Amino acid sequence: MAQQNHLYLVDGSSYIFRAYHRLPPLTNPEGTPVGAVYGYTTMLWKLADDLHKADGPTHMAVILDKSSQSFRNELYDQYKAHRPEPPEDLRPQFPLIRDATRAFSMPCIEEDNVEADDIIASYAKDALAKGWKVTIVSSDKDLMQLIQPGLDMLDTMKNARLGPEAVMEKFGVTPEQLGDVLALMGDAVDNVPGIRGIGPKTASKLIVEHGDLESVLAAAPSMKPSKMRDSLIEQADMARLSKVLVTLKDDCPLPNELDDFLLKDIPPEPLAAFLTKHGFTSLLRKLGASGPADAAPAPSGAPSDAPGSDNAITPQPLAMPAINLDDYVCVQDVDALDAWIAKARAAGMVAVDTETDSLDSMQAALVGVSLAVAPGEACYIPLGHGSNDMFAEKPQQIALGDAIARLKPLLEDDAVLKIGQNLKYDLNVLARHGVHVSPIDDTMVMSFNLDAGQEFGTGGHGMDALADRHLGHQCISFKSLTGTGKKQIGFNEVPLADATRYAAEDADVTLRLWHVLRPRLPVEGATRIYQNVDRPLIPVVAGMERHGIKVDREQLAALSQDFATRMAALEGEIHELAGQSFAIGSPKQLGEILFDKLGLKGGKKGKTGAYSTDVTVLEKLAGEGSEISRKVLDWRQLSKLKSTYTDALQEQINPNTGRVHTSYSLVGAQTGRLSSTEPNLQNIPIRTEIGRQIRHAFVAEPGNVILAADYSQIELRLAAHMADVETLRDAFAHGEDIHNRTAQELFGEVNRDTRGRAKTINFAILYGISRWGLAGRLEVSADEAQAMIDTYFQRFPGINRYIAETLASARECGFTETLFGRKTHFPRITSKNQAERQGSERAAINAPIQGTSADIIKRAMVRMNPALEAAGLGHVRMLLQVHDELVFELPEGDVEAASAVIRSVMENAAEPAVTLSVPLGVEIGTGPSWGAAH
DNA sequence: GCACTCACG
DNA sequence: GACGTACGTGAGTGCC
Repeated sequence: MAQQNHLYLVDGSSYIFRAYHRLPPLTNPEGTPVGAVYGYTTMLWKLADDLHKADGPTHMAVILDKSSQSFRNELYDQYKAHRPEPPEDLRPQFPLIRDATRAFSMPCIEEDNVEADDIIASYAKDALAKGWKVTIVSSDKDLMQLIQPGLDMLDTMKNARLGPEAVMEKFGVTPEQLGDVLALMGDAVDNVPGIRGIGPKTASKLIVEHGDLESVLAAAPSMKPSKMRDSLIEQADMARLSKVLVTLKDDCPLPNELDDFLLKDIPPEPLAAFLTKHGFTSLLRKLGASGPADAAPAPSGAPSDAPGSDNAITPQPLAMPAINLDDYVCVQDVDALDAWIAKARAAGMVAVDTETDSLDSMQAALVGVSLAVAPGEACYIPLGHGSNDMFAEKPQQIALGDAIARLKPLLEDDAVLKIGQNLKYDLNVLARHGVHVSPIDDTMVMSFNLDAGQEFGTGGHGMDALADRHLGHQCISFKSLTGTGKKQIGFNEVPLADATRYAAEDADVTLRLWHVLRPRLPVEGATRIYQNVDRPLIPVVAGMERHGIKVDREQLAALSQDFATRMAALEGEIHELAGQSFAIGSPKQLGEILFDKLGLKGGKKGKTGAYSTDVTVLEKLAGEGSEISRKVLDWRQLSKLKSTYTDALQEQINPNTGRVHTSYSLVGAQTGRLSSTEPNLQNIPIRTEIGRQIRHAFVAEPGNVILAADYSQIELRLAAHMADVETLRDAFAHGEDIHNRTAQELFGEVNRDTRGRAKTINFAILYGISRWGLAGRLEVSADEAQAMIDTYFQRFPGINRYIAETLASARECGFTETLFGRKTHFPRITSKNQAERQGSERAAINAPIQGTSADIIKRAMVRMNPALEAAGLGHVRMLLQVHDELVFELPEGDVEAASAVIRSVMENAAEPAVTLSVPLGVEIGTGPSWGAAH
């Protein structure tokens, strides 16, 4: 039986614009920009992949816009009149789209005086009349009018098929009614007028209510008096004109027969030549392995960029059996264990999870290991179970050493992928038993690379949330086994039957999550950041955590003592001034003392109605001569330093290693930064002299020194590059003080005051400026702040454009991207709530800059140990990361050699994926302590 | 568990 | 006309 013909019509012109905004500015070996061409090429590849598949294309053609002139211009001379010129680095890519299409040996259709949309509509009509199926590859809303039985749309970027329900979801109407909605709302980009004051929501409401455009216009006079009613009456003809403009013309003369579009196997030679010419090496390799028409799905992402490499394994779509806890096996002898290890080797992949008696991977004792070799096929290997009652009988289990000896070759086998959820934890536990797990995949990090910023019902990238979100499965809760509070028991005390169900479920769920998340990476453009940055970072960060940093306990204790004495003295003086005793640490009591009892001026704030007593308020009062406010400020500083640092850090010293081991979260900060907990070593004081003493307690071992390497002004440099601000780029290229230069540009003179203001404004720009916010910081009026912002935009014109483009793209796509392809989602950027929306806008302006900076230092971290080893400096240890700073410990004699390597790795960390137009500066200092190294 | 405050980049 | 104002974090304290 002959297969039904299925015609794919690719809307090439609209795709290239979207690809341009989503992909990094790649250039080919000749220096021509090809980022959008690359995106276009991967899209064609993906489409060609579906040839021979059920419901895949049998016929395919690419339709391009040849000219912007059409019958619509004769009807309405303003049509598409205000289209901005395409960006400079996009224009040379248009002709390359044709080359790319020809490289795939596919037809490329373009006609004078006809728009691509009309050609698409005409071919679609022709094909449907012949009983073919049609898929339009586009996400253009005008084309959605064509959706009907037998015709759907495909959004390759979101990998979504769009049918009538997509129109209903977006516009609330059927595809047949969509033209009427578009006619009412108009289109700013194409300059279709519509009716002023009517947007998508109102337009769709009117059409749903009245059925079609003419009925709406006819009903207008009888509507209740309003601005909208008047507009409908006055501008009825504009709406009718708009209807004609948005209606697709489906009877254009067609240059080809449908049969010309038959899709054959793609000859490799022209394609190879094209890929070579433009340096698309990763696709070229895929082509070498197998042609696109019969290959496995090709991962998208940039041309090859060390470090990192693809997995050998690509998951196939999998029908997964339902989760059944009774299927899990408890492995209690070595023969059974060997059988599971053999299964894992045969599968080439295994999900691994360790069970321990503590959340602290540096102190946790291994209690058991679970493995999953296929969805539904999982086991638990108890290793440390047994009641704390030493006389009670312990369950039968394999001796820990025997199990480790058997598992180690599997866990270190290059040919078997180990999959984990937050694998960094397990890496640390197993490393303490001499096992160095590799290669790895981590479902938590995958989820973060795909969905950072996305708001789901249950937040986060933890396993329970992911299982619920992607598998619709509720995991057994840890607490239901161990209880909570005083009665909580260790996992080693949980009965084996329960422990098996819980632990094996974790491994099973992890493996299932991998089957859901792993295929999304290439489709959603997350492969680059995952494979080149975040995945290789996992073992690096694990190593830093295990190594820890030495802290001088006596020094901290002495500081605590000193702080306590000074606080006691201040406390007495404060109570004296207040005329009574009270808890200085209670903002509520302090506010009442200051404002009610002593009658100082200041306002209520916050929803609780309590007085604000934060540092800005107290500084102001102190400036006005309030002695008690000054003393409270001093007391607060000491209190903070003592409780958060000098006391708490002593308790964090690991009794076995004598060092402090922080835990970094790779998924903690939406922008891609790391975060640090237990203890947080990313907020150790430095800004005040008294706080800086705490840094002096972070010391090197005898004979060693601490080396601190900081990126200098990295975010401003990245802003200068990303917004393409020539003045700022020049200043960085010439090593100028950037705040001085800004002060010169803004105020015409450089002194302490103008430099300070310039610095504030520079940061304000990075954070998404508002005149109110800047006014507050600079203590000027909003109008004056606005004037400074205007001057800034005028002197640094690229900034304005960067902000506008970033926001436009964030609104359209729902996310922002860093130079290295890291996405952060901003679902609230279209919120109706102004404060919420504006908050998202500021965050969206900041995220690409902060995130790119995070990408760069992460790339440096991944390369650091291999580079040091290659230089014979394998004993240099990277200990800490503080966003733009790396801290090392090394023998005194190696400082010079190590500094050169560290500087080079950090300064060149963006290459070769991205070439920055500003140099990255790195400042290095050394000393016996972290404090001394600055 | 939340609000407030404050340490860092 | 009111809203609520710089981005990203984690931890300790008071209080309900």
